[in-house]
Amino acid sequence: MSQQADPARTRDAEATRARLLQAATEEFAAHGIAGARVDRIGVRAKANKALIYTYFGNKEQLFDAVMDTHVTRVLDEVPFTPGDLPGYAGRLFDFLLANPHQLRLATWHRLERPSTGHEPDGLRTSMRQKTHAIARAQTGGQVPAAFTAEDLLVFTLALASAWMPTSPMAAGGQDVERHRAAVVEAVRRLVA
Amino acid sequence: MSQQADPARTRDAEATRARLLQAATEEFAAHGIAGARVDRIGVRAKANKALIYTYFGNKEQLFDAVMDTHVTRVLDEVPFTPGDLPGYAGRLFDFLLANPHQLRLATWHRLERPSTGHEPDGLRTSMRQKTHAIARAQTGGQVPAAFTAEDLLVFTLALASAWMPTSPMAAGGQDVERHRAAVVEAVRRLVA
DNA sequence: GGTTGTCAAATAAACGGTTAGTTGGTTTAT
DNA sequence: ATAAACCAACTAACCGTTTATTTGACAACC
Repeated sequence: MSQQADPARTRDAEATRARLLQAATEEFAAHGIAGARVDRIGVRAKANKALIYTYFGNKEQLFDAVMDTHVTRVLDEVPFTPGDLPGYAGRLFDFLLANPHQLRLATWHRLERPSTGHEPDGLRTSMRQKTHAIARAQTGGQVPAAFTAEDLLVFTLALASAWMPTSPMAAGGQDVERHRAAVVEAVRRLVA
Repeated sequence: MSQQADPARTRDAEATRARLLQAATEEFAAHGIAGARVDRIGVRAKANKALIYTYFGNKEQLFDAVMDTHVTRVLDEVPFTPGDLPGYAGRLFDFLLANPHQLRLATWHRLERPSTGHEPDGLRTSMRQKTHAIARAQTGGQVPAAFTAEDLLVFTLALASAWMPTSPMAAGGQDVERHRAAVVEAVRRLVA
């Protein structure tokens, strides 16, 4: 009984920072930058909202930190296979379905941070790399050259997210398997 | 000379309403609901902001009015041809390029008005009609049945907007013709 | 082993500016 | 004259950010 009864009440800057980041992720995914409330983030993280300013600077920088942390995960967790774009589309479909925050955050970012020039770490780089990888697969004969590498990448991303809940058509949620199969087949036809 | 000297200063409720609606369209397209400022809308429309409340009720209802007025235009101005989905995709591409507000407004709507249940007039209806039209074209043999009618509609919309400025990949703006052709070809492969 | 100094972590409270919405009166067309 | 269109000024609430202060961990020292 000497130390402390509640380990959650222990002082730990890194843990608090992480809790704030997680709470901010949910808040921003739900309401965007303009709609997010700093108070709610503090409450959700069980931390004082002033810590947001000591750890992240301000609301916008907190959003940027969220983007860097969470959106970049897509790039790492979904292996890219330039020679098998249909397979990639399927894996991306699965990932977006399992991580519904990602697509919303990315969409908020596109809408609310156009001019600032701040891109999540490595996103532009990753796009370029993927484009080049496809182009190489095309010159190697693995992938047909009916479309440019850029077109193929953009269309694959568009198709993989076409059936997501954030999309114009609200998916019922029960035809997921059928939708996934349709997405894969659609991309297959692009590289047929 | 009795009537009025300055047509701009004439009192015309309908014209004022229209100006407010136009100003609101630009403001909402740029900043969304949470980020939009009622004062700015008033200034831009050269009208007193109190008129917003007499004519539209409140900020959210003004947004709904904007959606009803502008987004529904897509449904009317872009003729739908279930037997020629590639052509429809091309026309939709042109329309979205010429009316950049539309896609942004639609995106804001999806992100910010999920629960309210308010759908722009006739959007859901139009989707259903288009789906049925495609299904009919399929049973008639005009369109292959490799995909469901819903899949075809969703993919066509996704591909037509894949290269828009709002999309993950920022289009340079100079390859528009090539991108358009690629979109049409991609949809052609879905119904090949 | 207990006391004390020190610094980071955490907090409560407020500040200053902003914003959606209102009111009460003035102008204008008919 | 009357009703509708319009406007300047106001209000009450909200919200991002800062400040002053407290709390806890840990090590140096006796």
